[in-house]
Amino acid sequence: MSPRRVTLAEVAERAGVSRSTASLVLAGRSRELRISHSVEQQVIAAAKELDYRRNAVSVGLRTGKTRTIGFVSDTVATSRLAGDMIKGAVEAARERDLLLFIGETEGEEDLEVGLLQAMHDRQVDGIIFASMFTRAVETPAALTTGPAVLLNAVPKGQSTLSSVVPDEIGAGRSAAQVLLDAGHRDGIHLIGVGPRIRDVPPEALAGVQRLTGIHEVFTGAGVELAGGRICSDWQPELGYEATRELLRETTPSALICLNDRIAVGAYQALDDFGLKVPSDVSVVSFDDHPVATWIRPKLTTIALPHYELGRKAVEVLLREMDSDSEGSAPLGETHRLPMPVRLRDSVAARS
Amino acid sequence: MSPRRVTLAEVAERAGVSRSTASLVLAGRSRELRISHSVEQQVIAAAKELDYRRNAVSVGLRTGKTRTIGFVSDTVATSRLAGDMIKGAVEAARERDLLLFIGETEGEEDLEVGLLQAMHDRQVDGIIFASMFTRAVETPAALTTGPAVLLNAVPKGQSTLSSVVPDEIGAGRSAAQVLLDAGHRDGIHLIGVGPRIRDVPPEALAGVQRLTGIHEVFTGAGVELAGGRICSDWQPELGYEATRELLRETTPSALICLNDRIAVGAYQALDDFGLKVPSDVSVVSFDDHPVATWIRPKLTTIALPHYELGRKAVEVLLREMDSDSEGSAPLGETHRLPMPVRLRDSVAARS
DNA sequence: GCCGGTTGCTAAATCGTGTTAGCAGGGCGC
DNA sequence: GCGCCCTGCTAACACGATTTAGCAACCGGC
Repeated sequence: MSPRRVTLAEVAERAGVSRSTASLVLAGRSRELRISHSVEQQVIAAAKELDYRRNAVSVGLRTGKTRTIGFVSDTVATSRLAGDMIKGAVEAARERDLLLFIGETEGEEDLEVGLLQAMHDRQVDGIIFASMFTRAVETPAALTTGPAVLLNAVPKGQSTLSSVVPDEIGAGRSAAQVLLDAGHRDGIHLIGVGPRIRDVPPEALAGVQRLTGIHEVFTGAGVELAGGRICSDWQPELGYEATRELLRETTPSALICLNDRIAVGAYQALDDFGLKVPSDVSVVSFDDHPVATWIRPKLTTIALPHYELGRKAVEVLLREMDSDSEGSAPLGETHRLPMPVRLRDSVAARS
Repeated sequence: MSPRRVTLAEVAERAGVSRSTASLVLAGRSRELRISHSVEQQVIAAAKELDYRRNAVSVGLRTGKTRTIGFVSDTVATSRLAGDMIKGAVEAARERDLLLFIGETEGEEDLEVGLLQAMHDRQVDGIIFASMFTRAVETPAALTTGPAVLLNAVPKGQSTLSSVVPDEIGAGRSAAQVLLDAGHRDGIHLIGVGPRIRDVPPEALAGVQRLTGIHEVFTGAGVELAGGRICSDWQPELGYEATRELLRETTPSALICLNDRIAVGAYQALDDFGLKVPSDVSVVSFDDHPVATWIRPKLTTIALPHYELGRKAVEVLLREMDSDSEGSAPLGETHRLPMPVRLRDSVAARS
């Protein structure tokens, strides 16, 4: 059924030259190898007439370069997150004529191993190993055999892998600063993590880092957090419960929710108690999930730059690939991307 | 840096046989070609000791089969939709030892052409051409040269391509039936599309089909729709506006929102008018977006089976690939997947 | 007339595998 | 002793490109 592809041999024949010559011309090495102008034009014309395209599989076998990279993540479906990260990676890849393989491990070790093998079997030029929430990961052995980059994850223990992560500490600083700028100094409560750093499970890297940034800024301003409530899972339901418990005891001046889903629950709890956002209580949050603009008032939040993370990962991977092909060692740098503030309507000035 | 992969030649040498023999054994053709048991065991042992894995690129070149499929969509990031569809496809592919290339066209023709070329250059075994919202698409010429399946889209004009789509008409029927079962017969309004089929822009295939199903059931039950309001875009804001306009004129008994985002807006408008869901007004919707369980009361909605759509697309594509390799014509069937009802708390019984 | 250098191209090997035709050797029948 | 069949394996080509070494022809100088 498929009308067999045109091969280099056919182009060469039509142009009346050898395959070698045709290959050289099409690789742009005519000058270098002193191919005459007329022959060059004939080859180019023949290729155009036959609508010739290189067979990438063959080139891959011969050169070892497939212009293909693997994108492995623990899951591709949780939240919108994945979509934008993949989108960023896919677009950055396409601009460089690379194609992306994608796969997911669901956090299972054997799937991970199998997937990385399947990709190496197909001779990918490099691998992006992504996590859907920021965390420290055990680096799979299969990643050390070629260029690789960690995305939204940092290596557990020492490692020569480069990684790309959002600047969560900076995000914490921004959130605190937003409240400070609006004049809030008292009655500021956290929803999602305890008020002290040791009240956060350390696996939730984003949590401790955001909290670190928050503390940093408040301490610098002489402001003390009024309290904080842990949520075992950062879902609306848990945010709702945690906020209700808080409101039964006191009426806060401002809430810092550890993500937008928690904030959705917090809005509902505030509504239950007849409190208005932002006139009674201000709310800041993290992530910039689409829902942040759907709720009323629109939520001020510190955005996870998913799209940029995806793009950056392929850029860093390309640098690793270059350094690999030059025989030099992996770069092993950590790239932190800023998390931009989305100022909306959930924070009011306090006199 | 990469410790060069073990090749078949090395396995053969270690086992003391020719490459041909090693190849045959590892392909499981020992019986067929009368390879002695002892030789067979030696080869297998050698392969295991060296941790040999076939080079998929080489196999691809030799056999023309790369165990790779392309997933091309107009966009991979809009809504959670894409994530689940891709997840379904990725998992179904992995179970069959296939890897997925992904790419997005952003609806631009030249990107689409380039992407399909890039995939064909890499000798993909087949292509899934996905749309992120159900619609009729012009079939790209590049899809007719090999096995391909349309996902969430139907071919414009006649075509031999198979397609996989959600059963939107059935979804419309389900939504109507949910209200009928709860005793609603009067004051039922639509938010998102006009009450009559001709009040829907035909590009919005989901809209006309959902409405078709709704009409079918209501007509069969002798029930007439009280009205409907078009939303130019199915977003919360537009749903909010449309619902407010409606509420200024009348108080409905039930709302059928054309998707969950519109329903979010409708909830807000109802709240503005002091109307309670579901005691004052019942609400049914479509899609089962995550937000449906975040709002209060939880939304009864007819779910888009994204994950299953992705899986099904791979299954159908595999059948097309089989029929292609047998030299028979493409199957050209349309597969409609049921959209399940998620009964939650937004519909109350009317006496 | 010989040597050396340039110009312009090609033959042939290579990447790692799949596959087909065929070879060597042994056993058997007559 | 010859022919034939079977068993068990291998040689050799193919897939579609890249790349290196080298060949033929011409030119110029002495």
